[in-house]
Amino acid sequence: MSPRTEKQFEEIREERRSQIMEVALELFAQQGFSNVTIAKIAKKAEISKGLMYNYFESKEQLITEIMIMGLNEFNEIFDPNKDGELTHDELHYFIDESFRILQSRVKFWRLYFLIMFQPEVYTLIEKKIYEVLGMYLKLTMALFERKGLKDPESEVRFFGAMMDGIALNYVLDPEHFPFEIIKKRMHDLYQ
Amino acid sequence: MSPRTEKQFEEIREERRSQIMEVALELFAQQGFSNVTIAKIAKKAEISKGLMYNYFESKEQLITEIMIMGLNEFNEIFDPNKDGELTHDELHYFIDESFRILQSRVKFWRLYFLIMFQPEVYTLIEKKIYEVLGMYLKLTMALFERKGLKDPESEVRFFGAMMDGIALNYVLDPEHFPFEIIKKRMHDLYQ
Amino acid sequence: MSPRTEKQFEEIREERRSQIMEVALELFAQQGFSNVTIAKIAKKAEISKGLMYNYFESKEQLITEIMIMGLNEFNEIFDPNKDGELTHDELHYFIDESFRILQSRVKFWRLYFLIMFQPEVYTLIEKKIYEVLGMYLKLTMALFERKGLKDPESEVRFFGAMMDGIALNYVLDPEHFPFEIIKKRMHDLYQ
Amino acid sequence: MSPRTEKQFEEIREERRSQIMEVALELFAQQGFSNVTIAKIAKKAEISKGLMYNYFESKEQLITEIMIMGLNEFNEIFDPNKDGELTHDELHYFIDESFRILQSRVKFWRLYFLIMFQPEVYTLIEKKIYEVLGMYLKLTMALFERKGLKDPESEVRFFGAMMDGIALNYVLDPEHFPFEIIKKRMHDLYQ
DNA sequence: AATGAATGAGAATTCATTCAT
DNA sequence: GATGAATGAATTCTCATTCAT
Repeated sequence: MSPRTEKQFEEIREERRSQIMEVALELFAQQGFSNVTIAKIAKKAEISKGLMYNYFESKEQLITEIMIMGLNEFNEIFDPNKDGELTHDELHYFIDESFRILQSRVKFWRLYFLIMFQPEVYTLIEKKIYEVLGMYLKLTMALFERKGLKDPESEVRFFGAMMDGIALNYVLDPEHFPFEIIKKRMHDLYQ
Repeated sequence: MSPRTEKQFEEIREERRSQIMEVALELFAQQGFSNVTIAKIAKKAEISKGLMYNYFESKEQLITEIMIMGLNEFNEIFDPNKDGELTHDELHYFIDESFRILQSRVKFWRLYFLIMFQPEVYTLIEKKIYEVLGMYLKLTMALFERKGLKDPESEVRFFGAMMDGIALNYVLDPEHFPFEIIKKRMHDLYQ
Repeated sequence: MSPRTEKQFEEIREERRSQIMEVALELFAQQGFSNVTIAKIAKKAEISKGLMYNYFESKEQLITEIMIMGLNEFNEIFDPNKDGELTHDELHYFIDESFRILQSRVKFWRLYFLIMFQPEVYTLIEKKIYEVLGMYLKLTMALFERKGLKDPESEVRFFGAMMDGIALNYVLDPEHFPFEIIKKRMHDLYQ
Repeated sequence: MSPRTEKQFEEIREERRSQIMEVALELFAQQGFSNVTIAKIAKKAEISKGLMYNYFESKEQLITEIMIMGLNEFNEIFDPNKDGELTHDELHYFIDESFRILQSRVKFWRLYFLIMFQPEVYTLIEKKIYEVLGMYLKLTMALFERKGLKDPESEVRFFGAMMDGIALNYVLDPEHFPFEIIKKRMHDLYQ
């Protein structure tokens, strides 16, 4: 029989990678990073332990990839036309979409926040995070300046702090968090 | 020489416990809970591994005590007369004191936050945190109700989220955080 | 196009086998037998892992073949007419040719020696080596007896030991080894 | 009860280290470096696997220590008064003692040679070996010069090559090697 | 109270080999 | 012939905790 084509191999690989990441994500969310062993992931994904290493160099690399995937989701909604300028409407779009993203996969984002603060993991994506946050701050400050706010730098810090705090509180206790109301509060603050 | 009194022994014991906790806090924050071995802590605290277990039943109990110690500092400034009612002045006192506490030992609180979000650790103190936060929410909501705010529950969640976000952003980058301005912002919001 | 003849296939096959053996030799020598994986060999030989097993039954068989190939080169120059008797001239021919063989591919022989002394490898070809060496000893001893040497058995051992030591020292540091002088020394000892 | 004194701990450690090295040596000799697992060593030494790592950082470090121990044995008999000059008598003392050392623990030296040529191991002690050999060559050449030999450099290379070859042949097949006779041969060559 | 040797269960990782395609 | 995904047993190494002294 003829061997599989390169494309077929590629498809198998992509398929398996997603499958592993999905399973790993769920386990990490339920049990915490260091309580999840490769063996557990492999078992749940119904593959052998060895195969894990065909797709991810290590447990750390696996979590790193998951983390970066998450960062990218926010990148897509900030300054969505990527013209390097944040408009008033884009700010409100960002607020809306941020809330939507969080809400769509609370469990994921809960894990995401929890993991992000683990030194081992944080170190791995620190650089990427600084890059992204720096860009957010810069563009948002430019907007606040154009809006004529008195102290745009402090204002942007305050905005960032609030968004962080809200995200954190929401994902840690989504049942009781008055999501819609607080979203409106945020919109109102920057009308 | 007269033998040490029981009280002196007790003091030495307490001294050692604090010393161990301090060392452990720093290591946990730098390297992550599960990457810090008992051996590392013992070495840095200049005692033997075995002796560690004379002071703390287990690694888990050690981290739990550290985390609870931190929680207690905030407990002391919330409703300081412990009469089960939060007044307007007590709210502003809490805001002030919270900021003061953070500022007084930024390094400690940065470590504290970094540790708290490690899933293994968070799990251990989750219950205690819910208890404490629940109490904060309840008393603050009662105040907001008395003040006649429209949606006191949401308002209190928003307040909590902001305080968290601010604390987080401050300790992670104290140099650039517009501390005083944002403190004033918070006071103003609840005049 | 006419299909390839069986002979052509055979040639291609042999070609590939040599190529794999060459690559494997270098890797084994550089990194040690057990640190070289089939995957590494396959990658360097630019074929797939699976195909390796089409040419060699196992990793062990691969190394065994390489080692035997080397042994055979010396077999060809010892008692070249294969009449089971070593003459005076044939001894000197062997000395000359041994030196020539070593010199012609110093790099190969350095690798060869390095590999041969790896216990895992040595074990595999131990038997074969005994066979070959036994034959060398026997024929050389017969010559020394005919020459009337006093203690031919010891003499032949001494001869073998010197040849080994020289080969080893030469291939490990060919730049500084006084090749010609020592070759002459050997000839002179057995005039 | 009072804890063990530092000296007691030191004794336990030394005792155990020797015990492990001895057992490891024997196993390595019988089965070859990479066929001996930590588990095997631990079992034979009647300790737990974990304890191995209390005494040796890794399997590699264990073998390295054994190797260096061996090198040191030869260092002690070469230029024994360590005055930086090799006399005629010291050369013959070295020949005698080298043979005695090899003979005293053939099994050890067999292993020693076999292991020394493993790239992983060789790398670890390469530097040390160069140092030692360089010193041997230098002092021996000085002696040959004083003796008035024509080409002392080649002569010393020849001497080294013979010693190597003899050692190798002897340890690989001690039963059949005409030890005494060849020792005498060596002495005679340098009268 | 104090020490650090000792345990043992379990973790991540490796790799020769097989096999469906 | 040819590919590389898949397996699983084996291996090294880690570490919280116990314990004799």
